[in-house]
Formats: sequence, structure tokens, C-alpha cells
Amino acid sequence: MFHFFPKHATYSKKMPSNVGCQRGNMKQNKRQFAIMNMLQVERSCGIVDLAKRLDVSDETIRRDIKEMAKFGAVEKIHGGVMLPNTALEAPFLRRLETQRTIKQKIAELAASLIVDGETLLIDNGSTSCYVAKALSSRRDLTVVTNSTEVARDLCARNSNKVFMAGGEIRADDSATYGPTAVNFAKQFATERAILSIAAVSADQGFLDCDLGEAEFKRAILPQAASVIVVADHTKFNRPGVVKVCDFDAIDLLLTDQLPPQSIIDKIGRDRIMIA
Amino acid sequence: MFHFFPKHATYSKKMPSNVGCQRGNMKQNKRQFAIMNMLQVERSCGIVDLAKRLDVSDETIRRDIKEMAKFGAVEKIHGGVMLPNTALEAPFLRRLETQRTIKQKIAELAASLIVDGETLLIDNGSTSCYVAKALSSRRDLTVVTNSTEVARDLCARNSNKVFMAGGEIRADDSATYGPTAVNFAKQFATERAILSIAAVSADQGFLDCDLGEAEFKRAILPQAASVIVVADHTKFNRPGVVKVCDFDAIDLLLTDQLPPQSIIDKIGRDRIMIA
DNA sequence: CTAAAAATGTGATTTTTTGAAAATTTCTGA
DNA sequence: TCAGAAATTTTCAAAAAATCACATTTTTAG
Repeated sequence: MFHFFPKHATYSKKMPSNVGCQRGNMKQNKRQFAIMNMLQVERSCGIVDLAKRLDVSDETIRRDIKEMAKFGAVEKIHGGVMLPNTALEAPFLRRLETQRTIKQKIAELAASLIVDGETLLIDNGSTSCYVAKALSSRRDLTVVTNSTEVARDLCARNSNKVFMAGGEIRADDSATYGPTAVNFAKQFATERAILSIAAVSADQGFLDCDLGEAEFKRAILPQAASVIVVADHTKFNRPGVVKVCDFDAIDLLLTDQLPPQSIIDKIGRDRIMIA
Repeated sequence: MFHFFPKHATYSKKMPSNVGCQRGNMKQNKRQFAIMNMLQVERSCGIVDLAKRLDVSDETIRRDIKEMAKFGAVEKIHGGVMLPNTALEAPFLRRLETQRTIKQKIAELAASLIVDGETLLIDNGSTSCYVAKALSSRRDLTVVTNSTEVARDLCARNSNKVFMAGGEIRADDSATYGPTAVNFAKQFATERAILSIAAVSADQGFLDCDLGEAEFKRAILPQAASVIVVADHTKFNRPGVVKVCDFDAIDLLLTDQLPPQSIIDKIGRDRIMIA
């Protein structure tokens, strides 16, 4: 049985972030998930190589990929597997996988601060996406976002209300940016904003790598009564290009490690929480 | 007994944040709560692993899981548990499954009419979604849509440009409706529109079951130079509630079987194509 | 406090999954 | 094209996990 994907679904293409299966086996499932991840990165993998890396026999890998191939998730080739050409994936989903555990931890912490019925602005970003996923047990949320990923995660459950900003969708991350998105977001006033950030610099404050992203983040800052920034430790004193805001524009920084002293001095220890 | 959820309640679906239990024992409850928490973080857990971590026997964990699974809170898999995927998926993905083969055929036909570089309006609807999927080999498309599914399918590849209408997302189908979405769509002028339709009536023309949907469809009609409607044979002379448009508003009907003569007479045989 | 009910643990039995070896097919390079 | 190598399929035994039945402990209720 192939468990990575639910039994009779049709797959547009992609590795679902929410893995599921009707029945089947755990290890198999995890293995198949791992194989998909490797494929996302490497496009094709050899059987023996996979067997070695996952520490199982070639046979097991063959059985796995046979199942996966049945669903069109991968294509068997002699000696290995590859992604079907229809499965060319947004690089963004790959980004979701890097530092997953850390980001999930931070997301859990963020989610724990949020209660049922709250109103939220959530931007697009891999950590933000995990926050959305971690909010799965909250009810009656009102969420404004420019991210299709966040929107889809939250809209289908628990009587949440989700408002999606329109505009041109960036292929990169399936999110909208630009004036339409910004103007849309400016209509709202929420209790909180959850922001992912690309870089935190002691000198410059919060930075981003992309102008459109930075503009959107800047636009939503004033719309929320309280701003939470989520950023893992790799973001500290890393180069950024566009300034988003100063330290005093945010209320809370959620991260996984205490930042360098220079940054702590600017934000204030009491405005930093470690997951 | 499963205590994570109160005893005799009916669950719409999901883990409530306010855990409760009428009776039962504390340890069980705590264990099951703990399992849910771990699952939120790790998406799947092994039985023996859980047993070790919670310091009880495998059998106990199995019994817990069996109870939890009865309520659909988790799914059993060989060797462990995982969060159900179906619960997290939008209900409309399920709808995608009904009549899949037929819809795919119609979608293939629709896609074959479209060339690289074209500009398209695509609404939300299960057949429309299949059209988007069938367009995977086209390049440089410009697509305007109110459907997150369509948007995500098309945005990540082949240098397509995708414009997503903003607005409140309907939980039902992860698409946007209402004035914001309509006004957004009205900004565009495209070569074609692809419309899914809920019902085709010889007397009334094209109908839909939902006011918001119908309004959106009506709004995009004048924005496209040519309108293609996709509808499988089950839609013929089926009841609808809201009128979308007359027969003369569309240029082509794509379907899988020749409609009843009464409908052919209205549309004209030359404007009907059978997949 | 005590008896009944429920929950848990233990070991035997059955089912499922995995790994290893043999048989078969496919690929590669002369 | 053919031989040898590599990969795949098949088969079967061992290992892991699930299920079942029963003894023991804990919880509940009178």
C-alpha cells in the first residue's frame, strides 16, 4: 500500500505538507515522505543510494516506489525514481522543509499565544505557514493573509473566516504582493500580526530580501494592535536587502535561540521568547 | 473510552482546544491529550515510541489510539498513528473525485483548444480545476482566477502569470467571491473564459446553485472575448437556483455526451463539442 | 470500606512487513 | 547481436507489530 497520499485522491502534483493516509504502515510512510523530500531536491534518486541513505534493503525501496508510482507521485526509471515532469514544484515548498523542526517549534509557541476567536494578519513565509498549521485546533479565527498556503490551511476548518489578498501571484511562493494586495490588507484592523522575517540586523532592524515582500509586511504592521515576528536563529545578523521596520515596531520576537547580545539590547530581553 | 473528547458529543470534526471529559480517568485523558500534542508537532508517531515516552505498555497505547480513531481524531497505521489528512483537506477536493474521469476528459479537450501565451479567465469549479491541471504543458499563460486551487496549479510553472482575486475565502472550495473578487476580475480583459456550471436548463440557460458563484461568473463573462463552458452530462436539465446567463452569452459548450435535443436547439450543434 | 467496573499489563497467536537469495528481465558495451 | 552486468521480480523465512484472551491493578460508586 502506498500511504504517503490518501488512497483514491488525484494529485495535482505535490507533496502535501499535511501527510496523511487511510491505513498502512508507519515506517513505510516516513520513508516515502523522505523519498519525496529527496526527490524535491535532487529530481531523481537511485534505488541503491536510497536504500543506503534510509538504511533499508533495496527491495523495500522498490516496494515503496512501486506504490508511489501507482499514484503518479513519482516515475520509475531503471535503477531509480524521478519526479514526473508535471511535478515541478514551487521552490517554496522545498524551503518549507529546511529547518522544519525548528520552525515548527517556533510555530507551536506562536500558536500557544493565540486564543479562539482572535483576529490575525499572517504574511507569507515558511515559518508563518507553520504557524497556520499549528493553529489547526483554534476556532473562529479571522485571518487576513496574502498566502494561498496559509489561506487554504485555515479556511476549511473550525468556522474560521479567511480573507485572502488579491493580486498577482508570485510563482515562488504562491502569495500575492504589490499594490492590490497592500490595499486589500489596509482595509483590516486585527488584534495581532504574525510576520516571518528574512533577516534581523542589530544595526538595521528587520530586513527582507525582496521589495514586494517588504512592502507588504510594512503595510500590515500598522493594521495590527500587536506584532509578533517569528524568526529562527539563522536569521540573526544575516544580510538582508530591504528594510522592513525598526525594532520598536514589533511587540514580540519568537525564535529558537537567544540572539546575539547586540540584538537583545535593541529589542529588550522581555520582548523575546525562546521556543 | 476515549476521553479527549467528551463522551457522547457529536464532533463536527476536530480537536477542540477546550478539552473536556464527562468521566473516565485522568491518566487516559492526559495520555490521549499528550498523543494529540505530539501528533500536532510530529504528524505521525510510532506505537512503541509513544509507549516508551508515556511509560505505559504498547497495548495501552493501542487501546487509546483505537478510541481516538473511532472519533476520527487520528488515523491508525501499521506501527503508529497519524493525523488524518482527509479532515484537513478542503471538502471540495473530495468533490473533485466525483466523475473524475469524465471531467478529466472534458478538461483535456478544453486544454487542447488553448495555445501557449493565451490569456484566460478561469473560475472555480471542479471541472475548471481539471482544466487548470490539464494546462500543465502550456507556457506563458496569463490566468485570472478566484480559485486558490487553480492559482496554485498554474503559478509555479512555465512562466505563467497568475492573478488571484482577493476577498473572503469560502471554506467550501477555497475560492473568493463577493464584490472584492468581482471588482478585481473586472479589471481584466482576456481572450477566453473557462466556466464550470452547475446546471444547464433548456428553459433557463445556465444556472448555478450559489448566488456568490453566479455573480462572479456573470461578472467575468463580459471580460473575455470568448467563453467556454465545461459541464458534464449530469448537469443537463438539472435543477439550479440562480441564473448565470443565457445560451447566447457563451461561445462553446464542452461536455462528454450530446445534451437533450431541447438544449441542442438552444445552443446550436456547432457550438457543442463532445470530449 | 468494599464490590463492581474499568483500565492496564502479559503472553500466546495471527498478520503484516521486511530482508535475503534465486530466477528473470533489462541494460550496456564490444 | 551477444555476453556479462545490473536491476527487477519472485519466493520464502525471519522479524515486527497487531490482535486476542486472561490475570492483575486501579478507579468508581454505593
